[in-house]
Amino acid sequence: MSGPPRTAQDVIESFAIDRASPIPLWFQVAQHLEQAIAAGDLPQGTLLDNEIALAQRLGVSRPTMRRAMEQLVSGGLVARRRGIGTRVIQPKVRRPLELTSLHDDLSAGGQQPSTAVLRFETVAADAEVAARLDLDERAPVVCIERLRSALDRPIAMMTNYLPAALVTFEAEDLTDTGLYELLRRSGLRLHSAAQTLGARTATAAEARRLGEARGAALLTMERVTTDDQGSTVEYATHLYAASRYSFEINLVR
Amino acid sequence: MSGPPRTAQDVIESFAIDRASPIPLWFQVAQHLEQAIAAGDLPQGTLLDNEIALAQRLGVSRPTMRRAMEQLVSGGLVARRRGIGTRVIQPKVRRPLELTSLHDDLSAGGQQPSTAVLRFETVAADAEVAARLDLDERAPVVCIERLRSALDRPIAMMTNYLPAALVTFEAEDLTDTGLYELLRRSGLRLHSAAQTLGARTATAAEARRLGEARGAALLTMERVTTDDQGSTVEYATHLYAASRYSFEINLVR
DNA sequence: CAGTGGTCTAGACCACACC
DNA sequence: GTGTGGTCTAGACCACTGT
Repeated sequence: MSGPPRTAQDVIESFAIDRASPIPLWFQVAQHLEQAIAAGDLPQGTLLDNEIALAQRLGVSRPTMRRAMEQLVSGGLVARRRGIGTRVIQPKVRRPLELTSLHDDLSAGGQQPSTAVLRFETVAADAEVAARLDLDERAPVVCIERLRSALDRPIAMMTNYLPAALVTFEAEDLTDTGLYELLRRSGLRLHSAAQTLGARTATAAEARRLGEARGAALLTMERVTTDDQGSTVEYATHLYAASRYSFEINLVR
Repeated sequence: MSGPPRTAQDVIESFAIDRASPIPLWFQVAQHLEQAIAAGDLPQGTLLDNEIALAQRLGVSRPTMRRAMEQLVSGGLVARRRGIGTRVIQPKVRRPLELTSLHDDLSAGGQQPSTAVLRFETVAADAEVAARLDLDERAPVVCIERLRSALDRPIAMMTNYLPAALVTFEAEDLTDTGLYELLRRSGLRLHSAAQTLGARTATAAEARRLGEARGAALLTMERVTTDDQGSTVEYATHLYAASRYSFEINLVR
């Protein structure tokens, strides 16, 4: 049922660009190109036309076309070389991952995560939490403790502190939805997260809770997350059963 | 000894832009701004002039000024809001970190790393290595095993596989210089690294080598690194003594 | 040499925030 | 309203690559 082979020119000319849309033109162009590469319409190794020709073909200016290309380069989908041209490279199954949370990770992996909220209350920040969140001591913060399970086995103990003003949701929302997703829904735009990943052996109590043997290896994670306005949004300390969870991280540049 | 307080305008007008330099103008502008923020000449909370005024003041066009600003935004140094302006935010000591290696990490931390090269030889890729490096089986690869110490105590066992064609250095070079640095010197531009971080307890042999107790927690890291042309450059499996090393990672966006 | 991406310019119009 | 950043255009020159 596959149609006749299409040239790269044909594929690109078929892109539908909507100038009335609030989505920037360069982003629409980039999206179409990413999709065409992912779908195999622009196979690995394809040498694209030069910027000017592509821009004309799509009816946009060269800077707009360039902006779209820069997006693809930073995503590792094409390689550009001066004097040579732009070539499609391996559409590797690199996970795009950047700022995600465990819930997102597990959902994407089809692991059907479930979450038990063990604690959800507003408290006064102690010295440590205040320092991490860049707040005054005794400022109101919400402390959240959750036990995350996958396939009905516990996999992580998670403690999070957030400035009370940011918590526009309730404990029940956390059973179905990840914390990051809830923050995004309230209009927060996350910018960066500084994480420290380490390991240690489990105490008896931790092993019991996570269903691991005593002395089992645990992954530890400490994280401070910042929004695009430079405000600190979250301080988290998590504990993972290392036998059943590992972090996948993609660093770019 | 500090001079009279300078206004943001004064600070910015003092930037020296070199139009003859091969360094792009927008990058020069961004560097000057980053430095001024780091030095406290543009303190946290400063509201900068609008783009057009700044561009005029520095003698560049508005798109060039914008490119510099975008650099600062992605670095988390300023926040921009439409209709409001551009404000300097916390010059937090976020490590810029991106693609670094353990050697760089330790050097930056003043830990005086030393490295013993245990193995450095060209072998035929087995199925696993070939798959990770995207090579044919039995293709020539260089296998490197190193023991990295800090302050004279072993801290990591590192195994790396590289396509033989990329190895333009010798075993001795690795005692003084990190692997990533050597690759960069040979003209390689690294683009992304997919890492998996996990943990497990040490075997007797591993514990002995790393100077840890039997059953101690180890951090494990597996990594595939790619250059800006989409070629796979390195496959690594590392083992860290978790009692003395943890990963610090900055995720952006 | 001709062709490519890399950089820069001088304008324009728009969406949004505050008064 | 006015002022801000966000987007887009049409052109120009340069540096690098391969012939």
